Amino acid sequence: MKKSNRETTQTEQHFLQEYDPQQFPPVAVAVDLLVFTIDEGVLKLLMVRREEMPFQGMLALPGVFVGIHETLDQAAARGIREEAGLENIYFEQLYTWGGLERDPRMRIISVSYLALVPVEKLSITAGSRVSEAMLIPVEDVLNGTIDTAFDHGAIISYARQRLKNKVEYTQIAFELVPTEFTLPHLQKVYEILLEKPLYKANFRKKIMPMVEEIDKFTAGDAHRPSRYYILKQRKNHKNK
Amino acid sequence: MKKSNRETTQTEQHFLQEYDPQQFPPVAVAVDLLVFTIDEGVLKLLMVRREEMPFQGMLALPGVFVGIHETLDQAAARGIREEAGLENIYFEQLYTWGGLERDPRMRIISVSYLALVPVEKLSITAGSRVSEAMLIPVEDVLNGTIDTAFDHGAIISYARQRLKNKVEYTQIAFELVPTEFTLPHLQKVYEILLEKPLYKANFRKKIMPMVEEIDKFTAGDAHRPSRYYILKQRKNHKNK
DNA sequence: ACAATAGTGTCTGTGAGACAGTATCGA
DNA sequence: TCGATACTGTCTCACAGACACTATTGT
Repeated sequence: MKKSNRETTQTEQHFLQEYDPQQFPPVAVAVDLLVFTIDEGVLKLLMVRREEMPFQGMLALPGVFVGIHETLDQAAARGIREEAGLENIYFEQLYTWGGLERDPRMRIISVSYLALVPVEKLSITAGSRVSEAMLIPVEDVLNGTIDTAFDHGAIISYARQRLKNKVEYTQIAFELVPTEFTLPHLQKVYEILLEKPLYKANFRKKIMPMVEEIDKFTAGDAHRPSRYYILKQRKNHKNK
Repeated sequence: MKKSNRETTQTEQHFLQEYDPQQFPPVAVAVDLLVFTIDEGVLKLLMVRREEMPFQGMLALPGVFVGIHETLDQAAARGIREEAGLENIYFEQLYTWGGLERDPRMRIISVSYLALVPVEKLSITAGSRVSEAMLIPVEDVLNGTIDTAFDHGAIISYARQRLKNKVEYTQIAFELVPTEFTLPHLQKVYEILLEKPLYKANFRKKIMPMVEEIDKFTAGDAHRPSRYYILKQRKNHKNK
């Protein structure tokens, strides 16, 4: 109970009180963005090609450094805007990576963010301002077909697994379709995320309570039209 | 596709290539530890009383700064060892907090870690080296009975919610009991974490496939003895 | 014998899985 | 009419919820 003196070891050292920049030099903090979408029936990720060393020519996750007067969420939102040209898309903090060898030049701690966007929203800005960003099939990264810079392969693998898990017990898959969607479309999204086929009837029974039907149908296809639905109430699936 | 020049805006700025310490000054990175245990039938948290400004006299989460040659997990393990006197307990990264007003003196980004320890393991070291650490009922923090320093109240609230969620779909509750445990004991842990009573028969049916009975029983109580069990295989519940 | 807690048997309802059937479009 | 996809009905089974019952200890 007695006050610790200067001879105390680190053991008794109180948090924040004795910050010594010599012993604990500051490090750079960045956010890495994992912007997932479903395009052409496969899960894809927004990535950029590095034009400089290290890892020149390889693909990397888009990211920005965290400004001194910027929260982590603000930095993530800025990165999504600047690197992907997107506004108001779903994102949540994923995991923070602090390995020593992440970047060969300096110690960087990076806070990764998982973002989801329906491809319809993404295609509006594709090819415009953000010239370097491109959609890469996640499968190609995971099986090693495409090499990635830094530890981004591990980050992508982690994010893919988390996404798969969260689809099971949250409504996060709805973030990958437009506000108005058909159930066959949504089912396809689930199947891609879960990597397994689902039974139509069972899927509908599960989803129906969450959605509300609207008076809008697909048209022009050589088969029965599909009704559009909207999500009843968007539940919060962060911190789950 | 052409190489960006010095006149590019932040929009085209590539990650890591143009790190400018003026624009993005380094910040201090710390880990905050949320060491939960169940003691006297309630969920408690290991906290320390601050003896200096700011927030003097208030309770805070134990934490340490991240060393320049130390990963985040290593820093967390060190904090658990130095602040709680514990080794080899379960911990996982929880969330990273980067609010601007977290600490009135400087910008600090803190990576919080959720740790679980059976109280039997904690009591061995209680009152010994780590004199400042004490067990605080989480309920008292959440309902405002006890004031906490910094944004630690919000962090604790977040961790409590996450813990409750993860109990539902992982085996994380097993981290709060010793290797050998009785089912009534484990059930009590579940009830405390979930904040609701469970039916004995149903709980046993759910748990039985995960555990293996051993030839050991409680004794000395004025009622039927309770058999001890061990967890069959500890599943990984991180990244869920 | 009795209090107290450990542990079991069983009924019920819910929801997922599986699959067969019907509905509605364009060609 | 036919191919194709949307959509529905229903059987089964696993499992959670609810509750009544039996088992084993110390006093």
